[in-house]
Amino acid sequence: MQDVAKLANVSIATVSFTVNNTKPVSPATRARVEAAMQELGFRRNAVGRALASKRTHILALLYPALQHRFRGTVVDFFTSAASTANEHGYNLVLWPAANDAELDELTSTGLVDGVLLMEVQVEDPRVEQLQASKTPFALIGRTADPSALDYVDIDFENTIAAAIDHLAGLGHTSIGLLDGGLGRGQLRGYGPVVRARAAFAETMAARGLTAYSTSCDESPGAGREAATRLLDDAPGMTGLLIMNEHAAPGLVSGLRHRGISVPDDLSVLLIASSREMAAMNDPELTVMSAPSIELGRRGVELLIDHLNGRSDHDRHALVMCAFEQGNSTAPPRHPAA
Amino acid sequence: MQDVAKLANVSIATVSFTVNNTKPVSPATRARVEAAMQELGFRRNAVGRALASKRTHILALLYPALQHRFRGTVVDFFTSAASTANEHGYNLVLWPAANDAELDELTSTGLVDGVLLMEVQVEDPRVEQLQASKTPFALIGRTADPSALDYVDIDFENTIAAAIDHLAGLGHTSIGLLDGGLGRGQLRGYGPVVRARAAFAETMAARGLTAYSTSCDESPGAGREAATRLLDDAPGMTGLLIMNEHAAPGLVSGLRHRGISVPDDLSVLLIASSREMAAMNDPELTVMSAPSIELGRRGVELLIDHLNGRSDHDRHALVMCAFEQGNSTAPPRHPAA
DNA sequence: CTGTTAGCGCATTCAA
DNA sequence: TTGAATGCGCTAACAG
Repeated sequence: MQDVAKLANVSIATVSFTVNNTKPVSPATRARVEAAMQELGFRRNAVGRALASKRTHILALLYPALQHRFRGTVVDFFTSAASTANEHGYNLVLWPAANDAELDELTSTGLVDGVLLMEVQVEDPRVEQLQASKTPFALIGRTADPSALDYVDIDFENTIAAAIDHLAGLGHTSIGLLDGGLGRGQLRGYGPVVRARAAFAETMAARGLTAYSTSCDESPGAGREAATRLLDDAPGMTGLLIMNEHAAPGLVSGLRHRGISVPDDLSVLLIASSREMAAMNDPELTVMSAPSIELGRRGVELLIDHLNGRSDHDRHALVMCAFEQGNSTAPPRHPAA
Repeated sequence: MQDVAKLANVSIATVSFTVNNTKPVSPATRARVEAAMQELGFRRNAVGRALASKRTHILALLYPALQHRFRGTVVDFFTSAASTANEHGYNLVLWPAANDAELDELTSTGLVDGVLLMEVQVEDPRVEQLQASKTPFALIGRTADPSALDYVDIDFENTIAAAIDHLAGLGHTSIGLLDGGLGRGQLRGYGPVVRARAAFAETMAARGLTAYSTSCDESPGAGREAATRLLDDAPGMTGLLIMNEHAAPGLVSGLRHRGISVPDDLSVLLIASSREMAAMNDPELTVMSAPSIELGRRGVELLIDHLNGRSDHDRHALVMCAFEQGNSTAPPRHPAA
């Protein structure tokens, strides 16, 4: 910066002013400074700026380490959040936190301006820690009562309702929900499952439909077992929502091995997954695809707005999954009278 | 830090020494300093340290934006690299670079100490840019001639050979390879495909086996089409290597729809994927699973060693995929005489 | 073994 | 509209 200033015959302060548009600079000197910067290939040093301005322009994507491995659909979060951050002049650092110490380091070393919290549980201790630390943060997901927090999340309520309506519209009256379970240990109370179950029960009751609900681990093997269990426990069921993209292929092939045809004998609708994952099944599943990319983007933007003191935006965003027709949903073989 | 120094009755420098173990400190004063740090909950500011030491302890994971979306197996890279970095006191920032400007910013703003380069092509312009910029970097993957570079990669040569030997050992003599294609545009010359093809051709020739090679896009739909094509073009083939985890489910179900049974009529071996992806198929595929986690870890460690001037380690690491038996490989129905 | 001191590269206040 | 000077929090000589 010294060099630029010298070459442009201005002070180092003026260079700073023109770079940051922080004070009026006459067109003439601005031109000289910019020319000098060009010539020297100048890029202002990020660390110096961070120290002086107390803003690193680094955001952390905080996710729980040691827990379930990330599903196919989740990568999109990572990359979309990173890209959005870049577009706004920020950087995104991956922050795997397995324990309090790592969370402590996150908030107290001054490395990051803000935090994006993923895989939020209904009761999430990390939220309180972040609040106590005064670190600005936004959630991708929601706690039980998130009204005072900034968050973006899938609109499970409306997504589930739309899913049910799709099947009900085809004539199904007995519909099941297979989810990935509430988890154990630290992952207990995983928000999406909690909300999906509640929405399912409520909507089914409101529509006067027969509901069946169960869960299995997030693996094809568990899905295969679930197929058997479902056929035994809910014989009259003709429609099934699956919110467990990893179990889906096992479920579908398990059904096939039991002589059950999808969609002729059972309509299957995958929830909160992606078209790609749906296409890995045979038949290709109809899917409500998760807005991963949009959530990543909006989460970052929400956080950045917060950092800039712009809280005029809505602090809460719920985004529905998008319906994508596949070959796994059809009217039931014996429509209800 | 001032506060800590005051509380411990030492100079600020002494605090720095004990924190960094950079100079001998007497046990007594060390104890006092540590006590003071405890009491004040002191964590040294990352930005101050970075500015003074010219080391940010931030690494960038550089990946091509705008290109193919990341496959299931790739997330493990991200998280494993991030975790490893953390263990060594580093942070990992996601760096999606779609153009030269973003690469320029990476190398010239002083934000990162080193770069991990993913999705390397055989001829990769980014490598030259990084070299020109004097930024330390390591590759996950390899260019055509990587001898002068630090890299970790899958050992495609031995993996392919092991895969062929598995099938040959079962009695197969006519074996195909289905890969994801060399790609177009910027992704042209994607290393894994180039190397796998070469290794396949070479090993098949060395074993005196009949080889057939083709490719299709990375999608289940393309896999379904490929099934038909394969049956028409290579009717005598009894074994197939698939290095295209996204097409595999379509391939397998396509075969089923054509009345071809796996493994009875055709043995299928998935390459450089994961057990999880293999399990999404029916039958569950035998797989050579990619060492994604290890590659992420070793890539980071290689880079950090480099940063610390420890180049005594091997600068090159090739890791084989691990064989995991599934239900998709068996002796051919009509073993060769 | 410990203290003093000079920057690291930049943003920003205060004068001019 | 511009310049001079101060300091962000810490590391690393250099002295002692």
